[in-house]
Amino acid sequence: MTRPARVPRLPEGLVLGPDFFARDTLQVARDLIGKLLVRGDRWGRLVEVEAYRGPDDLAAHSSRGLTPRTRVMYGPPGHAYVYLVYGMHHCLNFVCRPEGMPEAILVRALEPGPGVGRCSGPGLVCRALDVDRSLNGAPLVAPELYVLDDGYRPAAVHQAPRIGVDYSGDWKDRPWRFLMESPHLSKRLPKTAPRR
DNA sequence: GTCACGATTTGT
DNA sequence: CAAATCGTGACG
Repeated sequence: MTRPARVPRLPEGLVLGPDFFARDTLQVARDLIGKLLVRGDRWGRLVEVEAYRGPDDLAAHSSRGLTPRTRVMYGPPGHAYVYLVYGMHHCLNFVCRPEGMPEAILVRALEPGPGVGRCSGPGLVCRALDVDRSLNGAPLVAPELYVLDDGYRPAAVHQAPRIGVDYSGDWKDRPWRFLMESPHLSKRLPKTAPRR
């Protein structure tokens, strides 16, 4: 008798569509914390994301206006914006707001699902889930790449300044990094001030 | 065409 | 702290 092959069981839940991503980008970022990012038969839970609000936000790629690279950011919500940084790492974003408003959310860290490697950092997320620029502009739909609400709700969502945007003047101080407590964050939660 | 630089990661 | 490594955007 043949034993049934061990098929990877996918989590169940609701796939988040364009309506979810068309809302205010900061609200979407907050709401994304605790959701599942699914890539084929691999997944991880979103524990850290960052909001980028163009074209005013000098930390956002869209602050330079519509260019070949930022075209996807200007496109419809619920699509992937994937780019290459430092010539070697990919970064995955979710396009937010209605078409014409170039805003997006960067995926910074996941709590890895079964068999998934370390996901603490934007480049590592893409490496672990095999995300590259072939997915740039792709709609967030099953089974390729999508976000799932499995009913999990984080106890608290924290905010902190964004990482690696020191070039953006005052915009670097905006607390547009959203995260939940997790051992899988790309950077530790800002320590509470020591009592003295 | 040329050039400076980056929404990072890793090793010293 | 510094290297790796190449696409992008600015300039001309």
